[in-house]
Amino acid sequence: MFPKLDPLLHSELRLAVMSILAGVDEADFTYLKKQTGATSGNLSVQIDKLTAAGYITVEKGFKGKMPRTTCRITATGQEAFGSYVNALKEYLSAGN
Amino acid sequence: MFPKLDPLLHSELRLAVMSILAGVDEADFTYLKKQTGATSGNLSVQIDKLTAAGYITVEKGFKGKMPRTTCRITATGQEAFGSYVNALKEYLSAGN
DNA sequence: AAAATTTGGTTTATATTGTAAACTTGTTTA
DNA sequence: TAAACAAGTTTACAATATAAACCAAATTTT
Repeated sequence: MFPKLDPLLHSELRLAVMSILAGVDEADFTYLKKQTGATSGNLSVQIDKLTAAGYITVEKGFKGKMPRTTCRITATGQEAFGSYVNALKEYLSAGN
Repeated sequence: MFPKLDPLLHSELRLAVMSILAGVDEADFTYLKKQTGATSGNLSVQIDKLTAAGYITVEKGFKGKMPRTTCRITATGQEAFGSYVNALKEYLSAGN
């Protein structure tokens, strides 16, 4: 009745990051930071976890002379996000 | 852009419990346990937290000679659940 | 041209949470 | 009456989330 929720996605910040990345081609660290309102540290850690899971990829480069970290969602990530959304719906549709 | 998710509800088991209670008049411990598949210990702890938050009420009585714990959602709980659902939608509607 | 500030992060430490395992109290069954 | 079961609770531990401290390079200020 209640499907298991992917613990990697069932986290406020990681979910927000995935939600953003699911809708755009790519997004860099500072953009994600602004949109989510997260601290750098927290964001850094959560990006690592999503990367380790293969849900996103991270590319480090430079924009002019400043470092720049660009994130993209992977096909695996898109799929996991989709499944998570579907699973959640089971929880939210109480009594209807 | 991304609203804060009520941490009390953003928990797999507590969300399942609230989801059940939102749809019925009342439910007892063993019913909740069966429906969620949770262990007794975990369920007991999470029910305490929901109770402490005023999201549900617990009534202890007997069914014949066996103890019986009945749970109900409160108005506060209904409202919190509704807000949580709305907040989550902001996260899930990525890119659309 | 030093010194201070900002940018773009990472690492580390701590507080909070979730969960399982062990325990309790009483009941039914063999 | 001893063993097994029901309905929980308590406790202890492992995993998580988050903030705080830190770092290096670039930029701005004095």
